[in-house]
Amino acid sequence: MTTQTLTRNQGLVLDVLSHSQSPLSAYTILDKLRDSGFRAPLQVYRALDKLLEFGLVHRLESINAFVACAHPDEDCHAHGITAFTICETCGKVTEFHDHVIEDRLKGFARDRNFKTGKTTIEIRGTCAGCA
Amino acid sequence: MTTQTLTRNQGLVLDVLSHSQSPLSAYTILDKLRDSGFRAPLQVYRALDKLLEFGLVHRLESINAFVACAHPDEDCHAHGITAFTICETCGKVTEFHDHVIEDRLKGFARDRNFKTGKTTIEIRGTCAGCA
DNA sequence: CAATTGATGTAATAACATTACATTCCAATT
DNA sequence: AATTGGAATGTAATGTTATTACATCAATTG
Ligand SMILES: [Zn+2]
Ligand SMILES: [Zn+2]
Ligand SMILES: [Zn+2]
Ligand SMILES: [Zn+2]
Repeated sequence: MTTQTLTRNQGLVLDVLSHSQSPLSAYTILDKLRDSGFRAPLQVYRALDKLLEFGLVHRLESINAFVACAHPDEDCHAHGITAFTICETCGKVTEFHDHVIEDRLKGFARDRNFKTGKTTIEIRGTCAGCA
Repeated sequence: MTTQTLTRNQGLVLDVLSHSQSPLSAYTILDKLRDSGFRAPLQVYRALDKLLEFGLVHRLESINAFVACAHPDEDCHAHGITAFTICETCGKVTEFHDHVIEDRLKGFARDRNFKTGKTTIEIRGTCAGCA
């Protein structure tokens, strides 16, 4: 887990995500970075690919959006499966790890000789503040 | 949980999904139903919406595709969270329910006063046959 | 019959993501 | 200093997934 130096584009994208209260789509990020010189979706997607690889950003599959990792210093994606709650009202995302769930999923896969790649766990609903 | 009569379009879409060995995108379904008179994406999406509502079809969020429920007679979506393994090589999907996982997720949500809506659990990887 | 409701047909558009290709940057090696 | 090779970037075009808008049709019901 070496400290990773980000390129300008990667830094800009991460900065936008880090300052957002809710997940952002790639195109929303693009719009926010037009003034910084971004012109095309690919600039965003390329930066996101790297940030995902570095474990600094998560992709929320169920809403086609991206969020900055809440624990960027802990090499989050190396600590097993990350699960999320996503408030459909305010967009608030909470990130958590649960070893019991992880063991159950790994066990199920192992029992069937299924080689696990990326696992998605996302709970959509309403957060305490929005209830 | 009354027996549901499907409309013509709903029946056609379900039939295509039921006979497929792997998940299908809405546009793939559309292509397969051109000969049956389908002309526009909305015809597929509308049928899918209903089939999802009836619990006869599942949407795989991580691959933007749809699959027929493996247990259509058991009112699948009423029996808690459905989890999936998805083979990225052959497309094979396995559907399972795990009460331990479900209890953990429900517990996490309850502890935070998060009102749970739909929950997604999807494991992408390689199935035994493709390893 | 009139009114309501759910389903359908069609076109247009929006939203999300990738391919292709040319160029630039930068560090390592000669 | 010049060369070179890999990573990153810029840009345009295209591909894929999903929704909005509006007109029409069919079954139900009071
Ligand atoms: Zn994280
Ligand atoms: Zn909220
Ligand atoms: Zn099912
Ligand atoms: Zn397979």
